[in-house]
Amino acid sequence: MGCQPLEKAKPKHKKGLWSPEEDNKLRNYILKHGHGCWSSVPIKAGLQRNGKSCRLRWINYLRPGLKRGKFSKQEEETILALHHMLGNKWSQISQHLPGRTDNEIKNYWHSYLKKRMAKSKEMEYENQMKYGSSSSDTMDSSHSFQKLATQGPQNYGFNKEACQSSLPKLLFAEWLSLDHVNGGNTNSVDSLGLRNGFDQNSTFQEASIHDMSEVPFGGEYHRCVTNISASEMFNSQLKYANQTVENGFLHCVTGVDLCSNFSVSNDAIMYV
DNA sequence: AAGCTTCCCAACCGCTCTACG
DNA sequence: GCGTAGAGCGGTTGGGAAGCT
Repeated sequence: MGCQPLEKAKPKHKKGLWSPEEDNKLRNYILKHGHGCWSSVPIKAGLQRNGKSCRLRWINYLRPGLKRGKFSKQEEETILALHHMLGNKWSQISQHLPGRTDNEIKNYWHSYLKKRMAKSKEMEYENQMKYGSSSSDTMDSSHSFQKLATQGPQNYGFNKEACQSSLPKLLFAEWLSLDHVNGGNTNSVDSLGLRNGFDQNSTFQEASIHDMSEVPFGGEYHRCVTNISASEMFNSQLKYANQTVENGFLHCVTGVDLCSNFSVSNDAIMYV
């Protein structure tokens, strides 16, 4: 906040799809100056959009490090698991899927996973009708997630809070792909003003990206987080629930050796 | 090939939360 | 404490692409 509107007169805001020129204007402006106050971005960048629209466009489409294309099996399972834990908290779910936006996950859920869930429930219902039993032996994975959720997360050391805090908000190892913006210039970080933490209004997360981009294992951690299956997530949380909190940091121990050297706080990842 | 339906995704809308004066 | 403005989030919609008849 503390952001003064540049002018009172309300210009007519353009709506609808963004043109490549608009994208360029917005991208160039933000890469150069940072977004700062979103409401002033369109004015300063010479766009006839509102700040909200610019923010959305940047977050969902222009931001470096975004993954495009199909969701992997692991991502799918992660979404299913987290959705059971968190419900429709798309932004929280997206924090655990680096490079994916809440909007993308939400769309994916509505177009695919929702149906999949419905189908599996239907099959389960049919099985129940067939065998007149609700034996847990016949439970599919989605049902076991449900069980996990209904039994109470505290039993598993994987509650919502832990879920939110045990992983960094969003990890852009792919931030390095800024190269595609800067023509492979390895000094791109500096050219973006990241040396000073991107911009003074940037979030910690954005600042931490810089740190991570300098460490070669940033990508390894990313893989560690995204490539474990949902069941591994649960198991690991179970296995190491007793040793998670230490000095305010959570040790990222997922059972994957790669991760054992990391320590994770709310927003930061550290090598220990 | 044309018309229709379904699906997917980008973007908008409205609400809540938070910071500031 | 209250009002205001900006940021962020989740739900919804509209348009284009893909698939089907």
